[in-house]
Amino acid sequence: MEKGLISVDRWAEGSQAYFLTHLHSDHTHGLTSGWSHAPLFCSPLTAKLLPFKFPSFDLSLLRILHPGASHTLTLPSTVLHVTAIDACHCSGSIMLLFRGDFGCVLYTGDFRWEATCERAANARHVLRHALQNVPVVDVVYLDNTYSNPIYDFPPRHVAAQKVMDIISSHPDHDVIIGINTLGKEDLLIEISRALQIKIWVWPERLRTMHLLGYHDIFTTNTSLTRVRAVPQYSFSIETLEALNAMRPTIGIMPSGLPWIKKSLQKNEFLSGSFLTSRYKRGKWSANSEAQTDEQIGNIGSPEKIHEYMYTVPYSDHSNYEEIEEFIKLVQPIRLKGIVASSSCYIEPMYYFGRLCRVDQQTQLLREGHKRKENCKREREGSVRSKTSLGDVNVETGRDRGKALKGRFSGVRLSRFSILRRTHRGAKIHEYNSSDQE
DNA sequence: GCGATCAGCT
DNA sequence: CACAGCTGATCGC
Repeated sequence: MEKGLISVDRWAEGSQAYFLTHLHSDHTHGLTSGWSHAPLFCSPLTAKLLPFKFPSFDLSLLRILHPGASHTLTLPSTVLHVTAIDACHCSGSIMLLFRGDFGCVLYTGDFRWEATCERAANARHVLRHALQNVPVVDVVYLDNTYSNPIYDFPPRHVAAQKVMDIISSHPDHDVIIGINTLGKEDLLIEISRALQIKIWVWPERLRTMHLLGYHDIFTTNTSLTRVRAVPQYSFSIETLEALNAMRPTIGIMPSGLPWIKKSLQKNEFLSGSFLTSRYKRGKWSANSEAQTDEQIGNIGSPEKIHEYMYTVPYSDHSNYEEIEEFIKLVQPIRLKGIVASSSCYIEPMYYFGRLCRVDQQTQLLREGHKRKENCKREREGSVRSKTSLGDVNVETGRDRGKALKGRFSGVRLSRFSILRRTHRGAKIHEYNSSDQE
């Protein structure tokens, strides 16, 4: 009988061990407070936050992976080794490097691989070190959210500087920043530090901040600060206009939304597109003052999208260049995307296959995709998601549905991904095993 | 009433 | 379209 060995960010029954890369809810669909299938492995920070998201979670099933350390797991059917590496995506996020009978698999989860970020530099060091014990990485499950050269956005510290410039140039305004339940803590801390100001957050978010170890930066007292971080869903142009009836207020959306709009045409020429044109001129640089000064008060500029509303390209996913650097470092034999949704979706081997170790399968795959490209452009986000190569069998998801109807060629898609939306994760490796514990 | 699911919206 | 994720309606228990 066939059973799964391990699952990452997937919660269907049948695996011997489960791994959670981070606590964003599109990675926890199917996970509940009543979890009882098998041990769940995650980072220390995720373990700290998880009981608040899942109140009656059986903590005896929780196992902590310390980033950088190699853990040996004895599962009912086999022994495997796993190393967690800081993914720099949000607080507690990790990548996972697995070694076992099946070979070596690196699962990035969502990740941001910034050349300039100190944390990423540390993560790079840890990854390099971990890779020294590995002859070759057979498969990388890749956060391919922006694995297309049409996506370009700056490092987060540059985007953060932009945010601070916007705030500084509105000294008499209240400032509302949209964030989600987890993530972008670094941005808020940078703002707080640079402007010497506390940041208001809503009560639950304050508890999260405290759990993360930030005790003096955030407050729930509105009278202590003019900068408030609010749930992204809770504010819009309308609420901002309402607020402005009372006192001058600007809104800032730090968003990973693609910084391209209409002109995602065939070529690389992006000028004229909504949010990209400016960025295409001189590469990203930290000195943004000239631009900012001229942008502010200039309605229709890339970052001022409304009289009171600004957007800043602050992304917790890697841009194309960063993914490229990552692949160069790891040099896997194969790549598999863990995100399959956008109309700009391109199977990662198409762009990054050239950076992989060449073997026959790789060559075949590349030929196959080139052929496909020639026939017709891969839009529609339709059939992609290679499966069942070698002895690694994968369940993968996160599709917009439409083109995908049930099962095909060994891929089993969750009902979520078929019927609705976001679902990431993979069941790595089908395995013969006696029983599950 | 509660949890799971899903449409809608941002 | 895309990020990530909430609200609220509905359904089954």
